[in-house]
Amino acid sequence: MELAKAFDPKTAEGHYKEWEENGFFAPEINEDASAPTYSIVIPPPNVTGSLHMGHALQHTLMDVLTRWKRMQGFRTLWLPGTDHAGISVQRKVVEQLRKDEGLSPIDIGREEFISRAWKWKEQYGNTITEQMRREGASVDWSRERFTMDADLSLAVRSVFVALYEEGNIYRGLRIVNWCPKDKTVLSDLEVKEETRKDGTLTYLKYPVKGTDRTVTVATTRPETMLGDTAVAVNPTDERYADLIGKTIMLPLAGREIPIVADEYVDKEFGTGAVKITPAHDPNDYQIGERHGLEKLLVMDEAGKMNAAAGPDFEGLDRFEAREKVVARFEELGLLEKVEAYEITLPICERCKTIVEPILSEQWFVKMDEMRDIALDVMRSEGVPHFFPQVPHEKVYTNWLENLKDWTISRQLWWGHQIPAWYDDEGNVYVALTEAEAREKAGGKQLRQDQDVLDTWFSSGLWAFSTFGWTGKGGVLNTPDLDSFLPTDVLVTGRDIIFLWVSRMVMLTKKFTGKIPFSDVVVTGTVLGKDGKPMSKSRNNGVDPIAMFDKFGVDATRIYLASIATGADIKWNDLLIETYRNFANKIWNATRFCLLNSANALVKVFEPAEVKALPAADRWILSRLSRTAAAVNRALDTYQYHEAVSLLYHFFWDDFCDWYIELKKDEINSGDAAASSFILSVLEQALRLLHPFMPYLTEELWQKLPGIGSSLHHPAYRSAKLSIMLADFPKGSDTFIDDAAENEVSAVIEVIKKVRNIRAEMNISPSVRFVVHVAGSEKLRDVLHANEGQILKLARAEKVILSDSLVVPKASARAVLSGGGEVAIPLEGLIDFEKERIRLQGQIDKLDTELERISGQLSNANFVERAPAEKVQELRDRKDEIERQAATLAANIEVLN
RNA sequence: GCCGUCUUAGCUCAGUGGUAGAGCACUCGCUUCACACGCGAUAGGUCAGAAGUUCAAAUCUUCUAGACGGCACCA
Repeated sequence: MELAKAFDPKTAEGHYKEWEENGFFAPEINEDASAPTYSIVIPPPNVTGSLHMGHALQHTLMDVLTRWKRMQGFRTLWLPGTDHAGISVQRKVVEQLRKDEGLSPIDIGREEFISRAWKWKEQYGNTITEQMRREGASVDWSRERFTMDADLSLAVRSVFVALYEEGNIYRGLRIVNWCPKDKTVLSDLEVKEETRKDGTLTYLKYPVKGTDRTVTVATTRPETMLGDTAVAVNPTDERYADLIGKTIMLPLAGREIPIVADEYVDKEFGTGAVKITPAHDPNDYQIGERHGLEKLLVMDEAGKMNAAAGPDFEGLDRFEAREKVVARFEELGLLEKVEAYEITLPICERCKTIVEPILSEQWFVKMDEMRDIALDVMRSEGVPHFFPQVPHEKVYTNWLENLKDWTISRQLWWGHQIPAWYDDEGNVYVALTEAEAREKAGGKQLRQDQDVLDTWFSSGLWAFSTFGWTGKGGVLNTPDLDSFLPTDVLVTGRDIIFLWVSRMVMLTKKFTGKIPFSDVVVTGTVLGKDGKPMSKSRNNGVDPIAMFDKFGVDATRIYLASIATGADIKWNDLLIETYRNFANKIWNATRFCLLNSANALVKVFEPAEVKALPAADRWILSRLSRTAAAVNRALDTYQYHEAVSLLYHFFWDDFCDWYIELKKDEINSGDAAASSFILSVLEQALRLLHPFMPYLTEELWQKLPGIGSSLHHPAYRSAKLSIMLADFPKGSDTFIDDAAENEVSAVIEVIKKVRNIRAEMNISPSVRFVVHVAGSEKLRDVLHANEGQILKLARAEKVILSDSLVVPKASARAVLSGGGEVAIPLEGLIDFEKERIRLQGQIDKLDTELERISGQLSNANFVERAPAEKVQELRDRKDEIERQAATLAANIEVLN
């Protein structure tokens, strides 16, 4: 069989369809009933989304783990699905409605709007799941879930009802983060900050009633003065002591408001007097509560001033109102000054609108018990165990310790409508269904709460609702729940540790008694070339699909795994090229192995047979075994980059650069035994590479002669042939062979020394020369056994072995590390001056090292206190350096 | 303000007490019959700076500078 000259990723990527159709991704493919399970639930991507680099990275890491464990014979499940993404979908549908029909959601009504949203989801919501197929994600599509599936919705209502009934969910009037554009409340975590240097601090003078004095207050939001219901000063502030208890005639509003004393006020900041707007500021709200102040709301849900702001301002946008308030104060002579002020504004994470703190009645989850659950799990079980542990564990626990209640209602239509109903008197009935609620209400006419729940509320149940749990009165246990919860690991980004990870821990533990997962792998952020997070506004994004097209899925995947250290990483196309080249290298190495393989077959290595093989064969098998063991160890601790590096260097350096080259003549001569052996090594290497490069390895593996289900893990013996189901090499000690490794190292060293001389002496590769090697009998035996390889790889004419060198003066020389010398007679080719410089350069290098080592060894403290082993190591090294340097010096003498 | 991370070769990054590493880029050489997405050979770092602990520090401690992240505050 002959392969094309270069690897074509497109062809290989066709394997996905076979895998999916053959059911390889489902845990049921595993026939071993007693096999241990391994499960991962995907962080459900937003249905409105399309694949970005962060997904590609995380999916790669999850797929590597899933494929690795599947090959190890675990009953493996990676469960896929998507998240209904309340605000995002709502916005898309609103926009579509406006553009296509010129209608607003109100025009068509809630029911119709939701039906449009479902249609939107059906039509566009599968973008990302299709892209995941391209990625090669081995997820079990038969278990795909959506956060608004019927049973997942039932789970949401069950949890809501249960938490309400035990008092962990309550409804209350609080200052919340309000987005006037989305017209909904946001949780603290959905609000980001933006620092503006062009902010202002406006100083307003408030007349004190019954005097001709004014009190100056400073504010960044002058329009809120229309809702002021007090001015506060510090009780110990002498400047204002006589004003406490007096009142202010509030300009523009014409209301009379009190001057109160409160410890909260910082005497040093601003003027020391603070305007108090309890309905529009969280701190003012607290002060208002303490002093029994009125809470006057002066804005509506769109951020426009309402009737309470007075006829002059009603209907104005908050920013227009701001200008107008300042202008009026100026007209009245009550504007003291406006100064430039650097201000930090709260911003809606999604739409970047400035968030308005506003008094509003919302639903909250009480966090006391939830926090304790999460902290207990961390303290008693160390769960979740973060990778990397530093700094995530500390940040996570710090955050939990300072947790505030979670606002869960959202003023949207798309999502899980809150299962709470009201009667005409405003009594609330919380139940799973309207029928149950009505029953509780004694048959009264009820109206359901119009709000929906925060999307993260349903995502918080993802680890167990996806396995069929629907709650008390429904399904509390399923075979999947038994088998797959707790899941083994969660792979996710740093940005949703609080938003999602913490809530899954709390809710899963509370409702199932189990932890959702033991390990959490936190990936770094893939940054753009400019070192900033990828974003549309910065236009520094890189589309993973474009990378798949340009370099192939396999190259992109293994590249992403190679950078998965947990640290942020700057994107660089050139580095994927490394792995595109690697893929091609693997392709061509396989191509070579197959070229003359007429009678060869892949086989399993028998220790007894291996013992009788030449050193080179035992060496590559030893290297393979070490690599396999190290790859398993690396993956055990999520050291993906380490695993990639091990595989890359094994394949390229050991297998291609040395093993293939050492065996080339034998293989090319059609030696079936040699061919079988190299194919068998290659076959195992492909298996090791499979989790990282699934398509390429499948494509090549299928072409190897002699592969059969015997290579499958026993749990998959009757399945259709696929490398996906092959046994992942463990790397047993049986084939570790130090003697073979030493022998081959000696051969390699000689070849490298000769090549170095050729290159440094500018001798053309076409020139063949005699190579003399002097050394121990053992060394000579080893070199003799590999004479053909040395001739070929060093491009030598002849190798002459002896116990001491007898060569002409006109020779280039080198020393070997284990004792021994190399010399190449170069009559007419050698430039003595150049050779002297070359040798002297080597001596200089040795001298630098010798100096350092001698210094250490002459330090009595070191010799006394360092471990004897270390001291001996250095002494040996010193002897070796001295021997080499002496030999080189003698070589220079010869030239003179 | 509090907590934390990072600073290593031209670039992008590995490396948690014992001889500084990789890929790419650079330099030199090669149509060597798997691969020029290749082969061979070099060159290139006082590991941000300072002090300390230690026989020994890129690695541990403290400080400084710069970059960044989270949280809090923000009249």
